[in-house]
Amino acid sequence: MAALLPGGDALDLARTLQSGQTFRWRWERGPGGGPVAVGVVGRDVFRLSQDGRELWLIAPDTPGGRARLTEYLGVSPAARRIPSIETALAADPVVARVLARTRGIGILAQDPWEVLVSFIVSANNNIPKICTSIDRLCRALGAPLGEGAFAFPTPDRLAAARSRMLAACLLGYRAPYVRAAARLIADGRLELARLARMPLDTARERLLEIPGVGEKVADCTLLFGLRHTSAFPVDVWVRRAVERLYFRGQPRTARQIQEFARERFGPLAGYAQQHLFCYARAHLRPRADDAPRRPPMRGDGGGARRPDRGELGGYRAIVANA
DNA sequence: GGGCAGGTGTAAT
DNA sequence: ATTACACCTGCC
Repeated sequence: MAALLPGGDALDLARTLQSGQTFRWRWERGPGGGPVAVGVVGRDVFRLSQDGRELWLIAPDTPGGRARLTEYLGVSPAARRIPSIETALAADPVVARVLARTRGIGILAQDPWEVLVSFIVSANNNIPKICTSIDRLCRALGAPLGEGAFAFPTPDRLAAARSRMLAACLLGYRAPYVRAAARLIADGRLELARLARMPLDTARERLLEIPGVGEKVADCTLLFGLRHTSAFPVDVWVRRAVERLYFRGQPRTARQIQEFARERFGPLAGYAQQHLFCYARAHLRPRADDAPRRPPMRGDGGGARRPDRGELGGYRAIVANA
């Protein structure tokens, strides 16, 4: 039997798991032929499905499993409901239109250690390879959980891993970063759990001291692992979305984008980021005249700058809200 | 095959 | 403070 998860109807499982915050979920065919999401959270191997809106926990269907999954998905009664978040975000006309394509994305309550490592690995990398690397790390250094599943490696295990092994996990030049981070945690020089209770900017400073952690990785760790919902990671997709949807395609620095997000979305900035990110990935293809910011080449003929009415119909952002 | 991929560290303005 | 460049490695 499977358990119906109360409150799961507002969550879009596929969108949430594919929204770039986690790299450890896979899709399988269930007995009935429908898609089943399989993922490891802590020491649980969860199997979930969502037909229409109803969200089902297939396994492990135990009281403890239900409680842990509910917490992880952010659909516990204590959590702020997704509908109220989306209603608040829709006060912004741009996000209101984005939401039509992204509704139901939640922010998972992941283990900050796993998030930290995952996003160190994500730097200058592509998603299929990130998933492969994380999977190999778990197989090589994580506790076996049965069904061919493995827990995420502890800081101790990762801190003691041989370079040869990390290379076999395809970490490349990031291997020393990952191991240095592991040692910080293993030695007790850094306690991630404490960062969740610190002010955003203070916690961010701490994370930036970790090798391999820049602003983007720090913000992802804050948002996806440490419950800092006002964090606003700026990657290439979010940059593209903000520049095109709010600034008529004009370049902005990461700092400007973050300042904008903080002003406009406050404690919901992290959720806004998720929606903008997913919208950009699905609907805002790269264009010759954005991000790369290479100097124009000779003979470029003055480069056709498009007028850019805005992908969403020409809404002009009011930068500072009234 | 060469460039790119959810950036970061480092050196040089 | 800002800018340029290299970087493991699999994939398109």
